Amino acid sequence: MQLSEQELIRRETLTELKKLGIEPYPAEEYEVNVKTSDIHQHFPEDKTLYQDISIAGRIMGRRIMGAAAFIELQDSVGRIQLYFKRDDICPGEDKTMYNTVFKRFLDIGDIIGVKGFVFITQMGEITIHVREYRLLCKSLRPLPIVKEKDDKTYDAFTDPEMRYRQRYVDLIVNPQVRDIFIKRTRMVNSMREYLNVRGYLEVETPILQPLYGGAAARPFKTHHNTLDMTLYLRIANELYLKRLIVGGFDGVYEFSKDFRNEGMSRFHNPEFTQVELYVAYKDYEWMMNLVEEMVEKVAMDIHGTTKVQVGDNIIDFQRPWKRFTMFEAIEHFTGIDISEMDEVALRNTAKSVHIELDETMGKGKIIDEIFGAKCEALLIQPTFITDYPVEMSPLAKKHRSKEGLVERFEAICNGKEICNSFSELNDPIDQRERFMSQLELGKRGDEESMVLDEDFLRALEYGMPPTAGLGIGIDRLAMVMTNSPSIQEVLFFPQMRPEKKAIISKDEEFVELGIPVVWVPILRQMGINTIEELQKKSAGQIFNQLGGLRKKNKLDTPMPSQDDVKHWLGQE
RNA sequence: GACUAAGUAGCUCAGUAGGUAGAGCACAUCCCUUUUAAGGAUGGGGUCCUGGGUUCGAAUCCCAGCUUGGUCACCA
Repeated sequence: MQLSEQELIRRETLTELKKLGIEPYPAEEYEVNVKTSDIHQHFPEDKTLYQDISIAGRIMGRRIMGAAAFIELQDSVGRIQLYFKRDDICPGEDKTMYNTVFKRFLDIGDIIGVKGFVFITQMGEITIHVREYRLLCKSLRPLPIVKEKDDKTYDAFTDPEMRYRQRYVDLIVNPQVRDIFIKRTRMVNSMREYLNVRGYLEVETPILQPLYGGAAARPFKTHHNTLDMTLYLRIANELYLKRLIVGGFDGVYEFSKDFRNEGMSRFHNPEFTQVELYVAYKDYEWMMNLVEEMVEKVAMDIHGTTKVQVGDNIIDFQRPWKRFTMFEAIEHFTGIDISEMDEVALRNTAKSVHIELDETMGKGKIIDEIFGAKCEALLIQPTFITDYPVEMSPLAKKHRSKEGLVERFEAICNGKEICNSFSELNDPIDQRERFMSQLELGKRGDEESMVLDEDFLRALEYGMPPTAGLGIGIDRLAMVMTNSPSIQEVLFFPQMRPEKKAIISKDEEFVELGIPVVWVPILRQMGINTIEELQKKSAGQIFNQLGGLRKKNKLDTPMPSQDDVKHWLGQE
């Protein structure tokens, strides 16, 4: 691998440190007895505090002025300034630890531990006066340098490709990124706490499933060698959680990583997280109240208020949320009442509002299309949409009073679905029929239709109590709660195309061809990194370029002859 | 998958009637004992994403590809 000048210098520094007997990667524990945030919080009130502290972190900035220097130290919660004074670090005659090790061998990115006391500089900055320091880890790669003044950021590290591929760098230099992930975890903790207080049992169900079910999506497929069988990564865990309700639990939930082998976008990652919850003897009306209450609590726990800024909108999660049936929502946004329409009328209606349909779409699908095109994006404040067409919901119970509909709701917020819930279908005969009609869709080429799960049907035949089920998209909710415009911002390691690795031949391989070592870097300078690339060139071209670069680099080495070059290329 | 924008130094970015590649930060060597996106002096650092083409000459124009972003499609 080609190292940049700065990387080479840091590797040399490493060698120099070892020569001085300084271990750049020490093994022993470094005692840390305070965090930067503690000092910033308590020192201003009581100046007698923190007079003998030990703290560790990463060097994020250096300002060196002769015999004194200031360092920006960053730990897991923030930053603090360090003050180094030569005669404090090196009280005796030997000033190596300051002049050489500190000033020359420490870089931005290195991790150090320091002991000292806190004071306030003339500029009013809370600062640690360092009495002694210890190198804890030498960093070999230069970090992007982000600077700030008066809330203005200079040279921000923003390239999305690098931020996502090298999330560790993103986390080091962009503190707001760390905040997003802390909020995400607090969000999950808040929900878990809510569910635990109510006595629901957190469970784990298989990720590797012999049949994929519980949603309509294409799966990832894999293979188990010993059993010699196909397994799928789950697209949902719904059918397993319902089996547990059959087994007698009153309420079960799981934060579940699910996998869908489909397109990627600002809102879709191949693996994503949902929490699914099933509660026996409840229905979807009851579940709506739970969702309102839980999400309101989440907003309060994260922000201390129910109002959350998302893009240009302020979204208020305070209960109660607006509720629309799907028909009401469509009428509200289009002025058209479709509740009594047959398929022909629906088709004409869709056409009149410029929605493209294809022939395979049935009544339910057309209604869903109209809703998706005309309503969803306009629902900014949290809103429940209820009573969906039965065709779209093969696992939901038929509506108690409305023909052709199911007892299902989604919560829409900022124009996107954040949860999906229904009164679960527990009639095994009806469930089998629904699966059968899904199979029909599959035969017609719908790759996302559901497959028949005989074991699940067997469980339903033993009897599942009336149950309310819920799925909340954790990533989507995290996007809303952290005001993040894309799902990649709320996933530590979003899926990316593989990084292409430059293939580079080793120096020795060039030398083996008879090329003197001094010329190898020159060849690399010409853009030739592999033997293959070299052998594609013509000897004359190489010879000419060598001459040019020899002059440019002011090399004393005598030029090889054109025959030598031919020999290197094996072109004799 | 379609359309579109971008890809230049470690980082952020300039750079057209095609004509020797620039700045700030970072880095190196100095100066400076409480500074703060420190300052000053000097210096090093670039297959201008890759491959073709046009041209005497391409970072720049054309074509193809790669990667990333955006929009749409797909994702009930």
